[in-house]
Amino acid sequence: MNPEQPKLGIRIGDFSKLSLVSIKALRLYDQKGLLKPARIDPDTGYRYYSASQLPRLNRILALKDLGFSLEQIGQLLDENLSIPEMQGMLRLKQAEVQQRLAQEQERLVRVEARLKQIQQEATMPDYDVVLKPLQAVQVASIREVIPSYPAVGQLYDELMGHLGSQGYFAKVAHPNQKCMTVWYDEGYKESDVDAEATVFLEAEVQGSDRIQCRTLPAHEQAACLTFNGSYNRITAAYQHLLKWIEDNRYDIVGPNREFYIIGGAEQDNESYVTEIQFPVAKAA
Amino acid sequence: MNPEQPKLGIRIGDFSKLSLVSIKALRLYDQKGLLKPARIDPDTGYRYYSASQLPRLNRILALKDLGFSLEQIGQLLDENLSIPEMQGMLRLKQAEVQQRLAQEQERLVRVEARLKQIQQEATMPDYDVVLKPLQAVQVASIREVIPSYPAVGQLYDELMGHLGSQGYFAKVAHPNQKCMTVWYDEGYKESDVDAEATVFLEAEVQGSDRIQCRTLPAHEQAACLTFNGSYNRITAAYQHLLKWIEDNRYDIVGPNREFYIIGGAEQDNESYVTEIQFPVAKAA
DNA sequence: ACACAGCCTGCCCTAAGGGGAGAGTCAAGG
DNA sequence: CCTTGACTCTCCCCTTAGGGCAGGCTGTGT
Repeated sequence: MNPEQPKLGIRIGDFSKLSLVSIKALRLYDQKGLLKPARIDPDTGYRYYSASQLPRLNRILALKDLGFSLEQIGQLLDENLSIPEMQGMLRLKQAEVQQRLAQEQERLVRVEARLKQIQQEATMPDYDVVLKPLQAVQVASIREVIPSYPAVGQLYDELMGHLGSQGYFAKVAHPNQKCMTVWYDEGYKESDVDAEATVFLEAEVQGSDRIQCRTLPAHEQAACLTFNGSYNRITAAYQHLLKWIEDNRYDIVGPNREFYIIGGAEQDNESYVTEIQFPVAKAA
Repeated sequence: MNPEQPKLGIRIGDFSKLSLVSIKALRLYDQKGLLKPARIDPDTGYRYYSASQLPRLNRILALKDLGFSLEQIGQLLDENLSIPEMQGMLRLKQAEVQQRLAQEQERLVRVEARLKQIQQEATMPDYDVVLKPLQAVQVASIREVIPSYPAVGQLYDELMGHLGSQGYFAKVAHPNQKCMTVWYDEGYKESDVDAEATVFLEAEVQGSDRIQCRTLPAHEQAACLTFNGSYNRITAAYQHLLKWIEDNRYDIVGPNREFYIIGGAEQDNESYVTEIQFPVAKAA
């Protein structure tokens, strides 16, 4: 049993081996003020540590293990820190870890859903679903039960005609009209589809008996799929999106929408780009 | 419904609003080759995107959401990537996420244990526990049932006497003898303590009938507490460490050790530094 | 013509160190 | 006493996925 002559102290390499902390880390803790060596030779700059500094270093490691940053550890080590403050930081950290835990859990579900899907289809998927928030938006709209999906085009014709007769297109210089259809039915229907054709408004305009101006509500989360191709092939995109929502255990919490990023009256124009949006919430 | 005149394309700001991806991120994806704009004006350097690039951008976002790095996404987007490769990366990612999940779970337990402890003691704890691996080490040792804990000192006397008589201290120039006691009893005992006094060997030495040379086994994980103070006060450190092990739901899987970093024969020397090590494994 | 909004590149910043260069230092052997 | 090899020092650049800003063009509306 020997007392490691304390005149010199422990050199950084030995202290590193003793504590299993890298030399680089020790130097960083010195620089950040978390653990100053017991003595620094003023001539050579050599750091000399003392064994009695090991408890403090271990406290640093323990706090790091709890997920605190070095800066936070600096505060936590400052001794004149009250118990309630300490508790507060711990509870904050607890909430943070719980949240990360939930995120990783969700991520795992998504990875597994993707694996499952690739296994079933045996091919790289054609579409990708992203979650994003939907903003509220001012629109002019007509809602009606129409005989079939493509018939929504006639609603847009009526809508545009009305806007033109109201002098709307004169007010908004560049006619950058963005359109979105809201589908109110749940599930696929062959006929009698409850649809709402909407145009984003950039200026005030008068409604009519059939045309109203209103605000499409915002949604915190929507599962969205952007589809490049003709409307004839959009059903597959719908199926994919619905399967994703199910596999990832979300619930649909509102009518879905079609946002025509590039769109028009043709049915088979492959250059069209449409975003399908389903408002969702994480299933309980 | 309008076709966003395709001659120019969509400027980066509009594309950013459309996709809810920041301009900085879009420029980064361009630079990293993940999403090159449809056209770049050679005179001005302006980036012009096309709506049909949204699906690719969404794929990038979806993969990012699964936890892939931009570099990995670059590989995953490279199209000439076989299905099995894709599956392999996904399964790797799955394992990675599962591991992080387990880590966060453990961290949560540790944070909660610390909260509980601070609540019970109503004070900043005096000791900190760290987990670390223990290396195997060559030692000379005596094991014996001794009347009480302090009596281990006599074993060390005998051990050192033997090493001296074998000419060991002449061989190892600087007498940096590190000592460690292994306690084989489970729980605290008033008397008849099964103890092994060991000295780390730095050279070959002969054993005897009472003294053997052997290897202390390595352990993957040990809960360790470094204690600065006299042996008289070490019991509190033991209690703390054992409580930590219980609260953090570990099992003790081997005899505990005392490593005398700074130590000696005195009982009440406050400058001693001792590390208590309990080999542990995560409880099932 | 002018103003203002939008876009460009380039530089510095993040957390916790890792890697390496170039120079100085320590202890032991010859 | 000198040398050698192992240690140590500081300084600089690197990592992720962008954020923030400066200075200088560019596009559009009035």
